[in-house]
Amino acid sequence: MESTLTIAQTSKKFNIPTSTLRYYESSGLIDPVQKNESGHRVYTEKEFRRIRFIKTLRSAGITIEQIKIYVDLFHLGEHTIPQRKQILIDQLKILEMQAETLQNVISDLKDTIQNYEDTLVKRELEQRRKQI
Amino acid sequence: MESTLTIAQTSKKFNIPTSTLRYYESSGLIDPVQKNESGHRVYTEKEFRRIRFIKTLRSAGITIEQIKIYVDLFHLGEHTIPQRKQILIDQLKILEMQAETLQNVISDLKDTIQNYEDTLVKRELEQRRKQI
DNA sequence: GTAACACTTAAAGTTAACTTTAAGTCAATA
DNA sequence: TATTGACTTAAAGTTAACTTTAAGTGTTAC
Repeated sequence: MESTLTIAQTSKKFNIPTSTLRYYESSGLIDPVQKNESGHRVYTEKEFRRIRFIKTLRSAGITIEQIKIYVDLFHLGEHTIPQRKQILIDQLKILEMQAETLQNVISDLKDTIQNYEDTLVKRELEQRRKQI
Repeated sequence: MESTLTIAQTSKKFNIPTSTLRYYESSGLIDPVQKNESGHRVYTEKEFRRIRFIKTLRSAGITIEQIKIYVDLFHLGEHTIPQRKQILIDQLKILEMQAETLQNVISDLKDTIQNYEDTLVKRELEQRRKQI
């Protein structure tokens, strides 16, 4: 019942290049993946969970190095839960600040766009006035 | 009444290294800055506005290249306002997607932290039970 | 006059996160 | 049996955004 995938299939499933999957493994974000008789990697649910986790964190810009620190603690066992929790709390704070920054830039940008819009509308009106 | 600053003072004011200010100029994000008799750059309100603009966009991760495209259109004059507006609208869309992604990661992270918290509390309770 | 200081330029170096290349292994297929 | 396709590794290359270095100029302080 355990469904396993090749590196190519895993690559498709997550839309991550095979080279990147190998790179994540060689960087220690993904534990050494089991190989079949031909020496090819066999990806299982365990890897899928890890890849999902990495993808989530990377999508928020969390660095490979930070993810590595977390994964290393994970390997050290249950007693590292307080540290892992702290890392996530720290990252969370950073992300919340980033979200705020992003919201500010979004507001700024909306204002600037609105100014341009006003300019264009004004210009349009002047054009029409001239045509009468 | 026009207050001007040296590169070192401008660097302090915006908390951007002097090397980065020169780099922005050489990349065309900042127009060639006027030099005084000794050949030193003299920063004025015009530059401050531009630096503020760049800092805002960079803080949201907008690339130097994208900012350059915008600045180049700016130089081409008023008739590029529709294109400039479109660039900002496109960037805005990207940022809004990023903000959404970020919010999802934040939620995910909060869940994971809560799980850890639950584990820790449970552990604590077990400890107490054993002590009775 | 010479040392210190604040700048200048051009070019080389750095870092993160990949990506590409080169050379080789293995199993199935013509 | 030879070619094809899917993989393997190790190492080199790429890109963005800086940062550092090296060599030089001009003004002020001793």
